[in-house]
Amino acid sequence: MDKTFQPATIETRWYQEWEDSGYFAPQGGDRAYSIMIPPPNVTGSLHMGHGFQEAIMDALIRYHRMLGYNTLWQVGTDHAGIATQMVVERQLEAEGIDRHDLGREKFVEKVWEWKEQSGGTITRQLRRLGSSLDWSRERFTMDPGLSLAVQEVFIRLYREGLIYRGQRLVNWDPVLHTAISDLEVLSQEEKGHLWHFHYPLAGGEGHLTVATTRPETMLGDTAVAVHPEDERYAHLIGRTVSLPLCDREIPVIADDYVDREFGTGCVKITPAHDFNDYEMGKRHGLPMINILDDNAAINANAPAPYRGLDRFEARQRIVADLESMGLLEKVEDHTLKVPRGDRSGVVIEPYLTNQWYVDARELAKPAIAAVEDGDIRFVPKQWENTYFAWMRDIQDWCISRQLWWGHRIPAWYDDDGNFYVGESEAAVREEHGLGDETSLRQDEDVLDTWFSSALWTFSTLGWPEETEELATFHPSSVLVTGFDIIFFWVARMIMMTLHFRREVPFHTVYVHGLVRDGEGQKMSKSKGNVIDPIDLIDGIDLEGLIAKRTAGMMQPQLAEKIEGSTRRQFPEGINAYGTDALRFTYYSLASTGRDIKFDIGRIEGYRNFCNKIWNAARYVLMNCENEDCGSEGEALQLSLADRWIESKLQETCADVARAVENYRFDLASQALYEFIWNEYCDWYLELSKPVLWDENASVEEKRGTRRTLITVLETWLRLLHPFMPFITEEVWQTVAPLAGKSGPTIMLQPYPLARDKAVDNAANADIEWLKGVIVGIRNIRGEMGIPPGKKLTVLLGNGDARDKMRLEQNAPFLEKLAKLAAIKWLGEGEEAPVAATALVGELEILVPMAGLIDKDAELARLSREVEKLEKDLTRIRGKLGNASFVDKAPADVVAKEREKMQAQQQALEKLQEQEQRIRQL
RNA sequence: AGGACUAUAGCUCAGUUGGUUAGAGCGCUACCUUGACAUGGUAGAGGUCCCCAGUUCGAAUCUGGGUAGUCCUACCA
Repeated sequence: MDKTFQPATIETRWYQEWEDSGYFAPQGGDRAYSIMIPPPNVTGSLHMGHGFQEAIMDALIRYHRMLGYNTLWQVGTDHAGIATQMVVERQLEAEGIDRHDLGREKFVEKVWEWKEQSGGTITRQLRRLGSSLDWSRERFTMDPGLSLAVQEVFIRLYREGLIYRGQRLVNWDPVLHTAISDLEVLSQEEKGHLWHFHYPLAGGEGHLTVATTRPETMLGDTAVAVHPEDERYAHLIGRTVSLPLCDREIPVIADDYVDREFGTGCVKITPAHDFNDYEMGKRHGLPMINILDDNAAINANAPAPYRGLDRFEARQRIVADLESMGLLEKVEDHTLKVPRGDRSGVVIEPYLTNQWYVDARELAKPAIAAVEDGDIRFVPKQWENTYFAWMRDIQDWCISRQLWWGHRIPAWYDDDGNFYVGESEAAVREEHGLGDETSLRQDEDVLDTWFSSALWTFSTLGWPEETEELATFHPSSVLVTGFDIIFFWVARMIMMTLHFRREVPFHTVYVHGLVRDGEGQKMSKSKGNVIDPIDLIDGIDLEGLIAKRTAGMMQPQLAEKIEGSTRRQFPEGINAYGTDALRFTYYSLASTGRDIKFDIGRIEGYRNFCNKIWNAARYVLMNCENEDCGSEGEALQLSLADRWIESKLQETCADVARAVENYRFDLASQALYEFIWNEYCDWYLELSKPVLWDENASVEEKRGTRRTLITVLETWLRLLHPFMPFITEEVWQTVAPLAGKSGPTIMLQPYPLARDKAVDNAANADIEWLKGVIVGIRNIRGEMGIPPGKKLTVLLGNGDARDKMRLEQNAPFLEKLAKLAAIKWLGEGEEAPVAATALVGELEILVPMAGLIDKDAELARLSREVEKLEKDLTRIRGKLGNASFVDKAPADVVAKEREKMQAQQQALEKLQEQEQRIRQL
C-alpha cells in the first residue's frame, strides 16, 4: 500500500466494476426503498448544489441497500425547454442561422443532436461522484414512454375540465417569444422614474394628472380611475378625458383599488398591459386595447407615429411629445420592482394571448390535505408552511410555451377556430367525425417542462401501464430537493400524482440548503464563482479554472472581474481531493440551515481524514496479514482496550443510524469522524501496540487484539461506506478476508446494526481512567517542557483499591502511551517526593521534580489550576447555598452538584497543599 | 406590507425534553521525523452564546421586545 491515499487511482476503477457487475440495480427483498433523482437539465452540467444533493441521495440509497431493502435509485434528465432551445439558437446564431430559416423540424433535429452530444456530461459527472444509480433504467422526459404519459395526462385533464384554453394576460418574454409562468418571472428593485402627465378634461375646462412608470402604455389606456371616496376627484367620476396623442376619449371611473396616497391619486388604466388594470377592466367592462406585438414593439392599434417603435424608444418619444405639448408636469426618481425573465433577463410584458391553463385550485385541494394529514412530511418541518402558503393561494398554471423544443400540445384547430384535443389528428377526426374536407392543424405550442417533470415519479416507472415497477417502487420513499423548487416541482408533483395515481409521489420531502461560495454568495455563471465538483475531485490549475469560468459568458465584459477574483481566491488553483473527501465535506455541511457556505478548508480536512483511514488500515494490515487473527474461532483473550473499542463501535453504529433516520448527515459524519480518528486511531491503535509488541504477551492476548483490530476496522468500513464509497471498498477488499468475511463488494454487505448489549460500561469507565492518567502526565510533560522522548518515573498516590487494580491491569499501557520508565504505587503513609501533580478523581499523579521541573513553572501551572477550581467552586457553592435551588430542583440534580462540590473541594485542597510544599523548597 | 429563517471561538458550524467546566473542524502558538500516517503526533491559547426585559431555584436553550443579516410571498400606477 502507498504511504498516502491516492484517490484517483481507485475511484474510476471501482465505479466501473460496480456498474459492470450490476450492483446498482434493485436486488430484491421484502421492503422497497426508492428515490427518483430530481432530473437535471440534459444539456447542462452539475454544479456544487447538484453534487451535494447527489451525495445525500447516494448515502441514503447505499445505506438502505446495505440494510437489505429492495433499492431503486431512478436516474434521468429533463429536456429543459427554454434553456436548451436558447443554447441551440445561440449556436446557430454563431453560424449565422436563424431558427425560422431552418424550420421547426430541422431545428428540433439540431436540438436532439445537441442533446446526444452534451447529454454525456451529466452522466459522467454523476458517475464520478460515485452515485449508485440504476443506469439500466435511465429516462429522459422526451422519451417515447414519458411523452406518452404527458399526452395522456393532458388529454385526461382536458376532458375532466381541469385544463382549459383561454385568452388572458400572461407574462410575455419579448425576446424568447413565449409566455412564461409566474414562477419564471423574477421581480427586482430597479431605479426608474415616475412621470406625471396631464390628461385634459373632455369639456376643455382643465385637466387631471396621472402618474405612471411606463408612459408608453398610455397608448392603450381605456380609463382613468380614482378612489370612490376621494373628494378631490368626486366631481370627475363619470366624465371623460381626452387621451393625449390618441384620438380617443376615456372615462373617469371609481374603484377602491386606487391608493389615494400614491402619486396624484389618479391612475391611468391599461387593461391589456397590466395585471391590476386587467382585473379592473373586467370589473368595469372596459375595452382592452393591445398596443404591442410579439417583440414588444408598438403595433397598429396605436397612432401612426409610434407604430413599429420598440417599447423603450416609444417611451422616450411619448414623454418628449407630451412635454412639448405642455402636458408633462414633472418627472420624479422612483424605485420600482421590474419583472424580468429568469432565463432571458429581459423585462417581461403583461401581454394578451391565448394560452393553455391548468386549473390548479382544484388539484391543490387533495395536495394540501396530503401534507396536512401527514401522508407526506417535510424535513425540516417548517417547509410545510411555505408549501401551504403557496398552495392555499395558488393561481392557475399557464402550461403552454411558444417554443419548438418540448412536448407538443395534442390539440388541433380547424379554420373556424374550433379546437379538438386528442392523441392524434386521426383520433380527433374519428372522434368528432371530421372528414378530409375539414383542414386541421396542430397547436404550435409545447408544454412547460415542469408539466412533464410533475409526472416524474410515476412516468419513469412505466405509467400509464400498470407495471411491476410501479407496484413495487411507487410511492417513492423520499424526495431530496432544494427549497427553491418547492413550488416549481414538489407541489406540482404532489398535485399530479395524487390526481392520477390516487397516491402520494413520496412519503418524505427532505429539503436541503443551497450551496453558496465561501462568502455566502449564490453560485452563478454570471458571478463567475461556480465550482465544478469534478474540479474538487481531480483538481484544476489556476489558468484552467479561469478559462472555465469565463467561457461562453452572456456578459463577456465581466470576464476581467471574474479572472481577478478567481486569482485572488485560488492563487494556486484547486488541489485534487478525491470523491470521498468531497462527499464527506458535503455531509458535514448538511445540517438544518438554509445556506451552506462551501469552505475549501473543510474539504482539505476530510482529504486528510481519508489519509488517516488509509494509514490506519495500513497499520492493521501490517500487524494482521500473515498473522494469527483468530478468524477460525480459536481461543482469544480480550484486553480492556479491545472491549472498550468494541463498545464504542456499538455506540457509533447507534449514533449513525439515528442521524441518518433524521436526515442529519452532519451528525452522522461527525460521529464517524470522531470514532475513527479520535478513538480508533488516536487511542485504540496506540493501545494495541503494547500488546502486539510485547514479547511476553500470550498468544491468546495477541490473537484477541488482532481479532479486534481487524473486525472493528471491517465493521466501521461498512458503517462508513454509504458516505465514502471508494476508500471503504478498496480497503475492505483486503481487510474482509482477515475478518473472515467474503463477498465481491462492500456495497452489498450488511450494514452494521448497533447491539445494545455490546455496550460495555465498565470498559468505558476503565479506559476513561486510563486516558485521564495518561493525559495528566502528558499535560505536565507538555507544560513543563519535558522532552517527549524523556522517559519518566511516575508515582501514584492517594488511590483506592480500584485505582490500584486498574493500575495493575494497565501498567504496560500507561508505560507505553505516557512514555514512562516506571510507575510506583505509593502506599498509605509513604512519603512522596516533591513532584508536579495532576489529579484523576482523588488519585494523585506525581512526577518527581528533581532535575526535571522548574519550581516557578510548576507553581504557575498549579495556580492556574487552582484558579480554575476556585472559580468553579464559588459558582457551585452559590448554587447550593441558595435555599430555593435545594428545595425546588430535582433531588438528583442537587445531589450531583453536591458531589461535584466535594470532588472539587478535595482537588482544590490537594493542589493548594502541593503549592505550599513547592513554595517551601 | 406580510411571513420565514439566522445570530455561539479568528472562520465554518454542532449544541436533543431548560441543569455541560458551552463543543467540533479549520486556523493560530509551542514542542516533536517515536517502528500506520508531517495529509502526522502531543500540549496549549481563544467565547459578554447579538442586545434588553421576563418566566424559572436555574436560560445558549422557553416567552416578549429590539438590532443586524438572509430569503420567500404580495405589491402602489
